[in-house]
Amino acid sequence: MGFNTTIREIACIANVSVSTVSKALNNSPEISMNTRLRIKRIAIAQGYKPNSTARALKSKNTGSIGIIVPDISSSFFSIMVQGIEARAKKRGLRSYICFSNESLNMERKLVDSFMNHSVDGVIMSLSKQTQSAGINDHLTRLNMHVPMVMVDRVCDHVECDKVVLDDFEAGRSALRYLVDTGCRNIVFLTAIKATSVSQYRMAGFKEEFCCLKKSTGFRLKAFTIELNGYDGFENKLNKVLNENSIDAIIATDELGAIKTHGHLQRKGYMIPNEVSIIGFTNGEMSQNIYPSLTMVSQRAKKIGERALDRLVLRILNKDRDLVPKKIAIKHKLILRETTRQPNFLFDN
Amino acid sequence: MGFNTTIREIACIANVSVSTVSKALNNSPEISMNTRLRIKRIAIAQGYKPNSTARALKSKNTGSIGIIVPDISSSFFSIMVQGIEARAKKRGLRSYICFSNESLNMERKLVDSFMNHSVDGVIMSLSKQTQSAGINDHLTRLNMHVPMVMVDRVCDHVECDKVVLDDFEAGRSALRYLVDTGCRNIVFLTAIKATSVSQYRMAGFKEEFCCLKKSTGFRLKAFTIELNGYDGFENKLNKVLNENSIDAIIATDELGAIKTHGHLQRKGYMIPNEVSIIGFTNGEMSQNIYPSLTMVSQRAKKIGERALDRLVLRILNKDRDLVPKKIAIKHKLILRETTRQPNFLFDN
DNA sequence: CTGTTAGCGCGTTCAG
DNA sequence: CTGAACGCGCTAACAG
Repeated sequence: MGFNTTIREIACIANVSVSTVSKALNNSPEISMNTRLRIKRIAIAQGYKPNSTARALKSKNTGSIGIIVPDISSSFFSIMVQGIEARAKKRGLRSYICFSNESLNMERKLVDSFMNHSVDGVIMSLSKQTQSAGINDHLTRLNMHVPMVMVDRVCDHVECDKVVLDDFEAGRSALRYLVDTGCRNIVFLTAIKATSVSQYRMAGFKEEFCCLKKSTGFRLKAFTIELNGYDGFENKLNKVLNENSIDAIIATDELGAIKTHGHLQRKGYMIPNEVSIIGFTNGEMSQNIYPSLTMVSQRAKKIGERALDRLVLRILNKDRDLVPKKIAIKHKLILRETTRQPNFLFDN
Repeated sequence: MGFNTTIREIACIANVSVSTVSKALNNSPEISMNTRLRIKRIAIAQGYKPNSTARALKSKNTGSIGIIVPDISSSFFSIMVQGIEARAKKRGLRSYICFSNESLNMERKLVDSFMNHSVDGVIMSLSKQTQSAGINDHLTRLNMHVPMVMVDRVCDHVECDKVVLDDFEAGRSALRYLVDTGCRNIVFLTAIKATSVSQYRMAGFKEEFCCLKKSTGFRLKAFTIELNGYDGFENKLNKVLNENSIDAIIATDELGAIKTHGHLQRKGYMIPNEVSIIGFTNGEMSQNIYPSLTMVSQRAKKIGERALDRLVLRILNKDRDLVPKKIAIKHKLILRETTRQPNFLFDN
């Protein structure tokens, strides 16, 4: 068994030229069926595997894409990445997956490493640090070098394709549902305040708050807890809970939602009767804890798939004009046990 | 700005030969400091990026590794993969990360796709289907073609490096701790019964059960619930709970542990006073739910890092003799709120 | 110190 | 139908 068998060795054995082998293996009609079969047989016998690097060099496309995400500890990114990878695989693309660990510096390095013709395209979601600093020169540069699609955490100042959740609308829906189920004093809690998604969701929340206040005439109150990470999470939450008669919490991120859930349980609040919770999350965990978590599904898989499709489109349309597009995926509100039923409305 | 600038164009502009440019950019002392600087300046001005594919073809190593895992929905694999990737990055290696989705067929395809000289090495964890079918021909083949390290879910019949948790010992510890804290009727629950890890953990559990029964003289009872997935999870669990006075449950996988936790809460069991839980898991979720989950840490990050180190060693020692080794990482029992304190012993 | 040449493994003209 | 020759972009002998 030869392991690094090349096309040349096969040619040698078959007593034909290199190019004949190449053509035969690629089913070129130029080669007679007989020799084609003969050569293939030899190739298999020798355990021949075409060298993908050589192919890439020749064909000018690597058959690989790069994926840069902050991390995959949260189920959103983990599912999204799996969605991208699965779809990419189907299209014959391999995925380099990298993590910025929410660091701008690391993100820069990764972006750099994708500019040396090693991938056909890049899908990326920005780090917290990048978003809070509002820095984008590396992104602009990358965008000039290789087709790219931004997902979820995007930056408006770079002209590339983007696939996101309709975060603004999702923020509105979440609040609306809580109000519909009788909640009046509602906390909007984010531990990722620097991110674009958090900001859009909060904007939607506020917008809807104003609308509802006017249209319903209810005595609504809104509170916000904005954090960058989980330091002092419990304290901040406690403070708001103690000083106000909170009856609902919206948490913009998965871990925040779970932490809120755990905290309320520990403090003995009745969920959802005393306090309702809606989380932004995709995970299986949230449906298995008790009481199960009502959530805004972030459609992670869908977002990943759409991003890949768009990237492929752009890769194929290499030099053509294809106007950059921002695609918004519709959120879904998945009702579970941490919220009340809409008919609660009638009691109010 | 030229984007696909090659070394040749630079040579052209600088009025030197191609090899001079190559040497200059690689800081060869053969080239005078002057021309070196001059050439570098031009390279930067032209936005030159070395073509990594060409380099790979020339140098015979791709600078990439392949990672095959069942999925990254569970925090174990997600953390492990991040551990591998981070370490690989530090060593200048890129990571192709692929998911078998627990399917043998997919795993086969992925293995195949890594045999065409596209990676310098592979780290993989087997799919459930592969393990339950006991199939390993594709693994043997891969192992002959490219350096490989198996992690967590490994197969004894393939002679390659392996990095695992000391699952057997972990199974013993979990049981011992429960007995130490007064539990007597203990369920060993696995939803991944086909995997090697589950089997080792159960073997440890049983071994320790026998030992303890003899040495302590307690009236101990052990039960096992063995599933392949989560179909009928609640029913099976309920049945065992109803028919026996269970006071502890060990769950071998993260989702199983969370599901058990949620189920007991829903049924109104007092945790840990009526029933204790120990889960095998790494996740942040488990420490944020209430009551927080006592768990055997699977040292995911550590396992990933050790696997990468070993792989690099093997890649460098290409043709030398390096005896395949099975490395077992010591588990850690992390005590939280779903188990009682050891001093409970004195009440019994 | 610099240039010429060859070749990594493959695909693709263009002749025969 | 088959083969010789060239080039992808880069590195490394070997000359000069």
